[in-house]
Amino acid sequence: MFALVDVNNMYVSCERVFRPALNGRPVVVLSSNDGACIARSNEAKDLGVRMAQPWFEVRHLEREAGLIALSANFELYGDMSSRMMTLAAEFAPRQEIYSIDECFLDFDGVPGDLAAIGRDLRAKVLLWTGLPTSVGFGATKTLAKLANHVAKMADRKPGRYPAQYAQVCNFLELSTQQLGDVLGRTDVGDVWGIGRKTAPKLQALDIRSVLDLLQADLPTLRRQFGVVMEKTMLELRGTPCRAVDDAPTPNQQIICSRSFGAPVTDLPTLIEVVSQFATQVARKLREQGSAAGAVQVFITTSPYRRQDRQHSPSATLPLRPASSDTRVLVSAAVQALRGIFRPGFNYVKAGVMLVDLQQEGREQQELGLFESDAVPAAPARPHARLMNAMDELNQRFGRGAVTVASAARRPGPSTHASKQERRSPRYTTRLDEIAMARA
DNA sequence: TCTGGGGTCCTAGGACCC
DNA sequence: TCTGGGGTCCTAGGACCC
Repeated sequence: MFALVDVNNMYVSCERVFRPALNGRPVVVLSSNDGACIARSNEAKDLGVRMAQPWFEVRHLEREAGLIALSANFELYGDMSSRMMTLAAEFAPRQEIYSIDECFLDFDGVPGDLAAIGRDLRAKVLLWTGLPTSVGFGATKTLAKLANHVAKMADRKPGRYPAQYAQVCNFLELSTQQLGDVLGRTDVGDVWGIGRKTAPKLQALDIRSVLDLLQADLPTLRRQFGVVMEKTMLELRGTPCRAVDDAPTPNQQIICSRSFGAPVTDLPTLIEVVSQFATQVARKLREQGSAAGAVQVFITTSPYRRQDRQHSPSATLPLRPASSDTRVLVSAAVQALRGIFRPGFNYVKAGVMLVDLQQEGREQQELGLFESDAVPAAPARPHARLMNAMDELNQRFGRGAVTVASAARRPGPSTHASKQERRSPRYTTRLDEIAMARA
């Protein structure tokens, strides 16, 4: 028995908690560079705004339809997320936080009316955080996901599904006939794991609804689409292939990448940007207690600027031994950048990736033939103390309070910084931006 | 003029080994 | 002139997720 709890239109809903005037209005949240729409209210979806659609394509709706756009405020969303997750966790023995706005709950062995529990959960999260959620129940994670989708669509598009499925939908209490009816009305592309490439291929095979997929020949599809499809089909038939994972493992890679506010052509600016990105990933790396075995850097021109010559190089630099020292990571990243940079190109984006991650302190050591790895290595770690101090200072005085010199902002106006012209205050995490109640 | 960012898993193919 | 077969490991690329 699995549940999927999902915040409706998460980023927009977070903004609405603190600005109720946004309720009922078409609202989108824009990506870091105010470049594309990464969240849409139902009203914005009804206006035809697509996921990841460039802002310039829809900005005319500002005047024509009262569309409101906000810059993403991830600090706010992250904090709201952890409040919601904490509340949801109280309702089941096991929780897997799947993304910033979704968690799976494992209700195995929990007695009682699941749909009623789902409604309680939904009510509590709404009351305590102000965030509206949808809850789906099913015999597998894939079915719970699908039930959640039905709960959301039944709420949003009356008439498409029976009204009693809205907000909380429990597939486990449906008859075979009712479930068949629901799955027959649901597009195969709405299934978790079937994306934009696979859906059209399935349709070409005359598999259009989830019901069609359920009844299709498993070995044939397994041969054509691989093991992922096989698991999806088994899960749709009620055989669990994916468990709720409540002990998340550390990330295997850590990325920081961003497009610039304006094209960059010179090396010094790129060095500054890449140093800043490397500083960010280094901090995240230490947060999860890892060390990186390699640093990867990429810069890229814009494929949309057809008149520009294109250049999208990348380079990977191994680190021996693995490191979590900001200074080591920044200097490796800059060295990699110097190797790939070529003058005369309009670069619009850069990124730094840490890969080959290992647990800090367990770095692979090169041992001589007769050396023993049982020797109590535990080497003194002066760099660890320095990094610790740096992290604490930045925690207390704000990000960037202490940093390596190459990551410091150079004097003068910054042209490459991301645009963020419409960001709301970080109501819950910054004292000087806290929400005010008017007298 | 303006086009997101951060992840995971699987597969195919090459290098290498015996 | 004739030139194996089975296995592992690594990497790049693709598909997917939110």
